[in-house]
Amino acid sequence: MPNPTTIATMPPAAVETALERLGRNIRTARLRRLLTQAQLAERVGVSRFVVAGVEQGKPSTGIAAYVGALWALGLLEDLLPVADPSEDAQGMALERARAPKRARRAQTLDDDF
Amino acid sequence: MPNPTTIATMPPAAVETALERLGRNIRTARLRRLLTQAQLAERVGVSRFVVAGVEQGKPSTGIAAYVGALWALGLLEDLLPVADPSEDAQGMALERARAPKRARRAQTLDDDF
DNA sequence: ATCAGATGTTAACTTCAAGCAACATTAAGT
DNA sequence: ACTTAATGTTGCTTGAAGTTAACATCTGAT
Repeated sequence: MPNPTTIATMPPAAVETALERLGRNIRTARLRRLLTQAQLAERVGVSRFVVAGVEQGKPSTGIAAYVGALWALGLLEDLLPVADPSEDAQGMALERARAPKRARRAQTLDDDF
Repeated sequence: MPNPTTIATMPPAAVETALERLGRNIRTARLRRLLTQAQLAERVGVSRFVVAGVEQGKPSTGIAAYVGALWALGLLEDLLPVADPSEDAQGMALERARAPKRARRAQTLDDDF
């Protein structure tokens, strides 16, 4: 990332933890399948170092490596419910009043989440 | 990704679809919260172009941007069940016989998934 | 204890992701 | 219709991600 002011270098703690957890989960799934990092890397189409980064939850690694790993492990379906609009209770509540197709009145809103 | 032989440039169709879906979901969540791409970008700590890329499901974008967006939208918890070992039925079944801490006998295994 | 393979580490190099700026386009609000 | 703001697009620049290779270390099996 060109500019050193990025989330990838200093992510919020919550993001960092979530990534580490995801990486550990992927590692566990790989080991259970008796795959080496190199073998998983080959199936994903990256070098083994990228897989190592994924398992460490490296924030700057492209999402394709993560999703590719899930795909190679047969866990891609786990991604479908993420941010699923029909499960976003908070968002649905907000939409009940107005139905914007494009964000508007941007500066005068204060969603406190 | 330096070497043009990457999953980010030519991802499997399933990966591509999953990413596009994830991006659309994030976009929907943002619009429901009446946030502009620029505003979400500011909260995440990236430029608005990165957020645009996330909403398009750009494979080469760092995962931190995706997870950061989920975080800024209050949807980070959706990531916890992904590849959760306790939900990995396939992996648990495999583990029932052997419990390897490190991948072994790598070349003589043929998990067909 | 020894051996073999998996994983971690480092270094040099190449390529693209992300930042930024300017302009075009689209859509909401009045 | 007009105005204003949000989003899409393009080109440039720069820094970091990813690749390869060689070596170190750790782990599990015999």
